[in-house]
Amino acid sequence: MKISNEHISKILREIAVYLEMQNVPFKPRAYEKTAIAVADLSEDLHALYEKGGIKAIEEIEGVGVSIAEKIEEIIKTGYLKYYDQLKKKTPVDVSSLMSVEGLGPKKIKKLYQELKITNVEELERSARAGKIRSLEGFGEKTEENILKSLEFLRQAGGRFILGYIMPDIRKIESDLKKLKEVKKIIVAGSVRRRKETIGDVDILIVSSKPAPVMDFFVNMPNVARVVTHGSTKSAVKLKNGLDVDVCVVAEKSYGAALNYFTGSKYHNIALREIAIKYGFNLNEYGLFKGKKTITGKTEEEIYKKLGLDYIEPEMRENEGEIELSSEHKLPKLIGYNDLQGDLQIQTNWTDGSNTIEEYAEVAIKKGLKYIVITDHTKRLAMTGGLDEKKLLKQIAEIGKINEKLSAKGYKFKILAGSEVDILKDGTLDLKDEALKKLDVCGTAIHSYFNLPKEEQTKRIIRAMENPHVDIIFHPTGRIINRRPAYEVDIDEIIKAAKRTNTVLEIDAFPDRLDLKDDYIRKCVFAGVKLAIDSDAHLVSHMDFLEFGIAQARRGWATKDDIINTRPVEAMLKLLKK
DNA sequence: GCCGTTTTCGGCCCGACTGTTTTCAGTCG
Repeated sequence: MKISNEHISKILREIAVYLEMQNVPFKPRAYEKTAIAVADLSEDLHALYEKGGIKAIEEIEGVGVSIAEKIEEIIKTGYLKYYDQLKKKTPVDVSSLMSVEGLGPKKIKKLYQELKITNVEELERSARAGKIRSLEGFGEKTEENILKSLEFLRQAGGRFILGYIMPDIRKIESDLKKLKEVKKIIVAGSVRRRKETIGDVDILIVSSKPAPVMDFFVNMPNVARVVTHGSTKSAVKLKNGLDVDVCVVAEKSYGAALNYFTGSKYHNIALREIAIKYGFNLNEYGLFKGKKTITGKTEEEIYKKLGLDYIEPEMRENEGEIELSSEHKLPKLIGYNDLQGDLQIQTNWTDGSNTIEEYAEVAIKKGLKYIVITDHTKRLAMTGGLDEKKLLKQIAEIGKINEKLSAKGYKFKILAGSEVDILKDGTLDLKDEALKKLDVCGTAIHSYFNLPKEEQTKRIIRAMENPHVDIIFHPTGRIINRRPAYEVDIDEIIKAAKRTNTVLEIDAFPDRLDLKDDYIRKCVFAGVKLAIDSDAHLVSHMDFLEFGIAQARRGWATKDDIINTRPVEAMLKLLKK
């Protein structure tokens, strides 16, 4: 049996919880750290082990001899004796119980010892029967909170897709901003780091009169319940299930608090460890030496005092950015206003809802200089995909609209493109003679998602080898929270992209964000060019470009790595001849 | 259990809030 990285990560995470149940010091953190590292690994552990043996496993950050041996045992046998022993002592469904808000290792242990609770169903039954309130350390309130938390888990399932929830977040931000007591406000946390999905929202406020701010916040009309209501920190759950935390700080601590609440947790831990080496102490109030304040007002100052260059929030994942920063080698990330064009747009010629002209008008308003029309092709019959004849007609239509725009004095260009379907064998569903007529030829997979990895990889590489194909759209095909990526060897894809001079797309659609961040990083390191496109099916979808840029920044991409940061002629020059 | 330009042994991030407590453990971020 082949063991996935997620499976190994889950076992390691559960071991951390079990050790914490037994009050074992420090080891839990070692296991937890490794669990995260394994989950984030872009390479398959199984493959890594086959290639490099246990030595290769030990290379992973945070993995030493002992954990490497345990990972080896899981890969070889499918089991881990150490884990089984721990599980025998407390045979409970750790992962699901840990996802219940308010429950941690100690409480889970108690619930098992006293009430023999092993899973969320039994937890719910006991809570409903009022059996939990009488346990030592528990009470009526705890029992109530457990039931509420279970209810939420049932309906929301956890994480929100950033691009879809962002309008709600910005509304709360602007409502709070209107209060006269609010001097400064910023959304920190995973929202500021622009993670593709978020678990909650952390809002930071500077105010010398926090009480009215807190009162307004917990009484907002869309609040379902108040989780905590303190003098400087409050938390609510909204009716849509989103958790929002607000923290009020003094101006002098703003930078430290912003840094603290932006995270990531592991970026912060690394910063505090650096602080300790300097004899400092870093917390959410500032950077201190004993009782003396060194700084705290801005993030820039804090990084500087730690000998670091300022690190953009999108990079703060403790993935090597701190080392680069200390060597003054951080990349200059692409900016949110750097795009000049959008290279993937579907119109009402196929499954889009707006006309070519409507897209052009909105794009001009957004300040873009060009767009590429990329309707589907004939194999996608359900979308009314274009055949060679219809495509020629569309090219002629685009020419006419360009003339109209230019007559009106606009310096804006609509380019003819396509989202040509890649067939099962890697050939395309339109003839080369038609493709030749396009300004930009994009291609994508829309079928046979379940091919074996090797075949799927070959299929895409064959498409890239077509001399007319400029871009591969959404290269891994995942849809966040709905379906996983199809199996491809991303390293081979990237190698082939470099060799064939094919551009890979960062699809900005909020539930795609395909490529994901660490694949983008691989492209950047390999020198493969990328494009950020909205994949719009409606004019309003062009607003999603922002999230594509965010994703590119999370992947450490610079302006130069993204072809559509350039004027139209320069962009076209980068494509295949 | 991991790690090292202060260390191969002796450290390991830090504070707020809640609910249970009469001074604090557990959880969270």
